[in-house]
Amino acid sequence: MLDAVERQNLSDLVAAKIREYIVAEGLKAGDRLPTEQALADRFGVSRLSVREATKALGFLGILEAAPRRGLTVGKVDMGRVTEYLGFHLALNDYSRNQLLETRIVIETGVLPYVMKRMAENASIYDRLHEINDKLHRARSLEKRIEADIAFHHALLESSGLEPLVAFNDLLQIFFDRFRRSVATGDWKMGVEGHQRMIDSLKNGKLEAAVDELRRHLEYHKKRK
Amino acid sequence: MLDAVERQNLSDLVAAKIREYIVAEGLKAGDRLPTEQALADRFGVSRLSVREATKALGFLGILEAAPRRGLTVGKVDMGRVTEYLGFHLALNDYSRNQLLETRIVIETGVLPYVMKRMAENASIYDRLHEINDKLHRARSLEKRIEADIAFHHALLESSGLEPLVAFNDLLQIFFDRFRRSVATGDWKMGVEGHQRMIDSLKNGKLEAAVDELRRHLEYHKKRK
DNA sequence: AAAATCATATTATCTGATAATTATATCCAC
DNA sequence: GTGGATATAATTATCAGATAATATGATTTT
Repeated sequence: MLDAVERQNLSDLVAAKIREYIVAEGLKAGDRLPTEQALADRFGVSRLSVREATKALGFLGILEAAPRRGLTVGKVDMGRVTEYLGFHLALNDYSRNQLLETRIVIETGVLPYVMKRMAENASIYDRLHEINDKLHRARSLEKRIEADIAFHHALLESSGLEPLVAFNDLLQIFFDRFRRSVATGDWKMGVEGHQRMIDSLKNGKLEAAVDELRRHLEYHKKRK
Repeated sequence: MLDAVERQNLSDLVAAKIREYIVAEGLKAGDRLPTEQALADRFGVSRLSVREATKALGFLGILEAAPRRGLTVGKVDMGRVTEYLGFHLALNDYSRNQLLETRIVIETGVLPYVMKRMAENASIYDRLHEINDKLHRARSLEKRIEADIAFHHALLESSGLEPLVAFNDLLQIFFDRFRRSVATGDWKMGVEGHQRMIDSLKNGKLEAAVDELRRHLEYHKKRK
């Protein structure tokens, strides 16, 4: 089975069980789950433990609950996670290099797929270019961060590998704090790097695009 | 007390209050919070509502709880947060190819890091070899799947990129159903592929290792 | 001083109960 | 019959109180 002994508290275990249930039943957003009591009986725990789990999942937006309507599957969007991790990460250090190397693996690894799809669909280049242009015109730190995240998100999205899009969104939350310390003058460099990269992709120069992206990301490594 | 917008869940409000508390007191990882009962009194709610809130925050790793030690501010790690992505994968039932390509990106992307660390630490090769040997000797489907997962897990772990380890574990869970349909005779092929790959890594032949791993994973693509 | 034992604070979980909310069925006017 | 008001029932939301499990800090033993 999955993880019988590893988890120590019941509510985490129940949360995992609920995930299995969702997979097994192939539930999608809006679908109903059994009632709390029914889940409690099914898992052999008290309603309270189910409740703690569904509350936690509800907090993240994964489940929704209402009297009479019962539990329904929600949309997984990262709003809640961003909100709460954002404040927390501001207080805790997390290995910068690990995050960076992870981003490098994922983003450069995805470029072959982006290039291929770009060759078939010109609008992909246009979209990336447009976002980068927005980044170029941005004047406040907040706008820049927003546009930069949007650019990398769009890059991942252009690969068509959706699981990686989700994972990258998560990484970006952790990475946020490093972005904030980018010197104002250096943003220009970033924009130019983006541009050279997508141009290389457009021209079928994969190696060059990979190098460009790696250099772009490794910029964060040098800074203290 | 706040009655401004009494529209939300109590536990959500409590979660927000706790966040405020952490910020206001400037608490950092490891610092203690008041006990559940004390928080309940402070916020004027029952202990249950506090509990639901702390559970939700605990799910993300923002809070940790233990008997006698009480509630402490936690250290968020990607592994914990990646659990959350599990629900994302559960709800969007991605195609075999998407999952496969995602694995290819991650696992091949990680090989340069594995090779580097292998050159510095011989035990990495030994460990991978040992697991692959276990796979070789396995005779039941369950044992084989277990060993195969262990091999790929160890591969990721050898890269030292923790965020990717967690994510790949998740991918493997959802990939499980495809593994089950591998023909008995084909496992031998897999073992040999593994072996050639780690040998290439040992000999510093990155390209060859990448090719080998890609071919190994793409085996799942051809099958129906 | 190190190891083993004990006491105690605190979370973990259960049971049972009541309130609040909302979907569905029922009824009433026209 | 149709539209709107109303009752009914299902289900979550919240509370209270109790017991079990467990990690920490104090105490004793070696």
